[in-house]
Amino acid sequence: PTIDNFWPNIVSEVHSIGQVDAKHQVLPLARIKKIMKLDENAKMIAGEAPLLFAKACEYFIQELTMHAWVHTEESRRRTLQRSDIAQAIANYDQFDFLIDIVPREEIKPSSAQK
Amino acid sequence: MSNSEDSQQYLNEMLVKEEDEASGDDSDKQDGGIMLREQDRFLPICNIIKIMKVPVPQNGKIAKDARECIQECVSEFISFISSEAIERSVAENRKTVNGDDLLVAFSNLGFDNYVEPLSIYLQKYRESNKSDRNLFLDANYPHNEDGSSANEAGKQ
Amino acid sequence: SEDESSKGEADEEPLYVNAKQYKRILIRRQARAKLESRIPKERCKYLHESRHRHAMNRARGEGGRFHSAQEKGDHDSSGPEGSSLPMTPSGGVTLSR
DNA sequence: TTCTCAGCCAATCACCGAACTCTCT
DNA sequence: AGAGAGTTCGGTGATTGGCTGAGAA
Repeated sequence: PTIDNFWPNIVSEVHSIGQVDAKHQVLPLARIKKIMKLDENAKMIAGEAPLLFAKACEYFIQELTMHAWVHTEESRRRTLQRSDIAQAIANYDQFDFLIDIVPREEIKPSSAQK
Repeated sequence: MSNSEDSQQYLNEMLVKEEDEASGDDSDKQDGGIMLREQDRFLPICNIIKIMKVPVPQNGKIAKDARECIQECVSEFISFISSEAIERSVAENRKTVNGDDLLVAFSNLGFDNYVEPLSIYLQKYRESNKSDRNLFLDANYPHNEDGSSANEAGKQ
Repeated sequence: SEDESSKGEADEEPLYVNAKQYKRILIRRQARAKLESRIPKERCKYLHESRHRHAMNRARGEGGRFHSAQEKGDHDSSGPEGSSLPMTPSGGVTLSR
C-alpha cells in the first residue's frame, strides 16, 4: 500500500471487474449529475458520465487521502487533519486546481513552503 | 420555454447578488428559493468517509475538518473536469457530454493516471449494456445485424 | 513543451501552477464566483431537522451509543438481570454456519 | 501533562435509482 | 431507431448525537 503501487493496483483491479454493476455504486450517481449540472454550460449529460465520475472520485479521494496521510505520519500523529491535506495539495502539482479550495496559508506546521 | 434567452437570466442573477446577510446567523435564508444546500453541492459525507478509510491504516483516525475538506475537494474535482469536458462537447457542436469527453478532459488537465483505468471501465460498461440489450431484443424481435452473434462469456 | 513560467501572469496570483490546469483554474474561479451568492457562508449543524429529532429521541446505551429500540418509554426497570439477551434476531442460533 | 474531539452504535425518512413518458436528433 | 430530461414512486442506506478514551496540544 504505497503511492508508487497505487495506479498499477487500480489498473489491475479494474481488469478484474467482470460486469460493471451500475447498481450498488459507492457514490450516488444522481448526486454526481446534480453537481455537474451546477455548471451553467452543462446542457445534456450522458448516463455514462456520472458513472465514470463515480469511479474517478473513488480514485481521487483515495489518492489525495493517501498523500495527506504521509504528512500525518511525518508529524507523528494518528489523526489525519486538514493541514495534512493542504500539504498534500501543495506538494503535488496535479492537485493545483484545489488552490482556491484549500489555500496555501492553511499549511500550519513549520515546513517548507516552495 | 426559455432556451435561448439564458444570457438575460444569468445577468439578472448577477444583479440579484448583493450583500443580503445583515443580522442573525442561524436562520437560513429563503431568498427567492435559489439558495443551494449542502446536499446539492456535495456528495454524502458518509460515502466520502468510507472511501477515505481505504488508504488509511486500520487504527488511523480522520478529523472532521479533514472529511469536510475532502468533500469540498471532490465537488471541485467533478466541476473542474466537467468544465473542460463540457467545453469540448460544445466545441464539437454536441449537446451531450459523453464519456469520451471526460477522458479527453482528464488527459488535457494532466490527470493521465486516470485515463487508462477509466477507459477500461467505460469499455466494460458499454459492453455489458450492449450484451444485455441484445439478449433482450433478440428474444422478442429477432433482428438481423452484421456479426450480431458476438457473445462474450469471460468471467474470471 | 511543459513550460509553466512563461505565462503572462495576472497580478493577483503570484504562485506558479500546473500549466495544463492554469486556464481551467481561472475559468472555474469565475464560475464559482457566480455561484457564491447562492452558497451559505458556513456549514449548518445538521442537514435535516427530522433526522436530528430522530437521533435525539433514540434509545441510547450507557456510553452514549445508539441502542436497539427495544422499548421507548421506561417501563422495565428490573435491572440488567434476567434479560441480558435482548432477543435472537432471527429466532435461531447464530453460531456458525 | 491538559482537555479537545472522533469513533462507536442503528432507526427513521429524504433521496437515490428504476420505470415510465415525452422530446429531439 | 436510440438517448436523455422530466416526472413519479417505493425501498433503503445516509444521517445523527452523548459519552469516553485516544491523542492533539
